Amino acid sequence: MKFDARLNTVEQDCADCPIRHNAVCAHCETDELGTLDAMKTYRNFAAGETVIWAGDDLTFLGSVIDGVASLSRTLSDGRRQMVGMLFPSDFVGRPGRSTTPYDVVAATDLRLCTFRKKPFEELIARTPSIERRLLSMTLDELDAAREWMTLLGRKTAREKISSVLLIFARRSAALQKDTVGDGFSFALPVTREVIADYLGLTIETVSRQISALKKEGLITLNGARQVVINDHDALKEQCGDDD
Amino acid sequence: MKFDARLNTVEQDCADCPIRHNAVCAHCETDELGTLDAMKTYRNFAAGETVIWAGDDLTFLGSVIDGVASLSRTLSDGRRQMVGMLFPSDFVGRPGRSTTPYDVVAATDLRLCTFRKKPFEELIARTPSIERRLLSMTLDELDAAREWMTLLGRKTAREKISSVLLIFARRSAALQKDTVGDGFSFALPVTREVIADYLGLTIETVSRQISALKKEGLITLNGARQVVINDHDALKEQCGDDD
DNA sequence: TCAAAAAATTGATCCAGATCAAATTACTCC
DNA sequence: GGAGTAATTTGATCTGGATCAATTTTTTGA
Repeated sequence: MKFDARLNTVEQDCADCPIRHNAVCAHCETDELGTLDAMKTYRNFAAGETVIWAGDDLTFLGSVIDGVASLSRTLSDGRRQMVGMLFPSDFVGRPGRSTTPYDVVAATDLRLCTFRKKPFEELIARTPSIERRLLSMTLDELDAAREWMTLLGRKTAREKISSVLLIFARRSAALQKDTVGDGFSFALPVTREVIADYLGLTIETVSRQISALKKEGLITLNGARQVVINDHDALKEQCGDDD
Repeated sequence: MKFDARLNTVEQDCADCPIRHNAVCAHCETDELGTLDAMKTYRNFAAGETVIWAGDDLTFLGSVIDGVASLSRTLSDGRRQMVGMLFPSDFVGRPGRSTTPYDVVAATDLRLCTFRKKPFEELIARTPSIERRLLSMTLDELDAAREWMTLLGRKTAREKISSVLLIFARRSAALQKDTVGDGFSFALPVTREVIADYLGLTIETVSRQISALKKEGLITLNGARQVVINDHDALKEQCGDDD
């Protein structure tokens, strides 16, 4: 499995791995597949349901199979900032830590493949290659978080919206082993409210900026959720990034 | 060494470790001290000097001994966002990666203790406990980055300034094994411009908010850099956080 | 010690995005 | 399929922080 440092974009390159939904992909790295298989449990959450509250004891680790989970922090008066989004194949939980400092919420209907924390950590301790993989993934998450900090601190609303549309498009393309180009069509996986919390904006501003991009012909909307990218290069230029 | 998840606050608890400036603190974990000692080189940078440019090949790893280093990203038109600050004992560089995606700049005069990347990585590979320590540190950095995302996305200018003042105060207190309370005095380690880049604000807004806190008596300034906290609890309440 | 440069403050004005307030459109589930 | 609800869009207005423009303070180094 290859992890693209840019904002969690993930590429599967282990298509025949029977547990490839497990982001650690232990199958390809160890001979402990039997152990992992025996340990796993599937858990389902409805959209909006909280998987783990900030500060709660962490009893399991695992990865997303279907749906989107959001990581978010809340200020004392209720203002909320999303600090991460987990897509299929992303890892949930913090190996070696007993609590999470943020809420994990099912942004859509969500299916997780989970392992009880204790035995999974023992497996990690026995298997340095998994630990190495986890370090690598955590470094990628850190890069993504820092890229996001740049977006939150310095980008305009239009740049934020353009950026997030391309991120969703890339994610969607990766899952169907496609690439994003002119005419690429995808569904926004979350509500405007979730997008607003992710970008540090209000729902209204999100809506207005999407409408503006539509009016200018860079994108087309079919309903509120289905987006067609009409001019990929132009959209990319709206992001304000170097590359 | 204990790492406080809150915004990089570090506590030394290994006072007699001869290489305790090395954040990995390999001395306490391995018998390879001789190896590490033989490998290390000291490097000095003047304030403003760039240690590593974004995208450059990474040839060394190490840790900060004296001064402050900033990690920053720049958008295509020059807008800059600081994505991290490294204080004495913090780790510089990304084990296992050949480049950094952000500039590392000496925010003040800076002294680093560095190791050539290749042999240091080989040492890591031979020493799982160091890898575990690195994973733990990276997870803490990720928490800090996510806390910072909340600040950037949702806090007001006043909340941002109050937060950063307390962070600098805690850092300063930790280095001198003191705690922050009413009457605590410390020096801001960086210019208003660096603070502005860190908080996603302009210099003028930083200055105005500091002046406002002064006028309201929460803090006192001696010159532009020396800050006295008059009312710690009141300042903490300005931060907007839960705790 | 003092001039020159750099850093910080303060003032006046502007505007992007927030806030408040309705519509309008899209789902849900009898 | 249609009522009811949730999600989204659109409009009007307001405001926090940016921008532009001087000063004032601090630091530097000759």
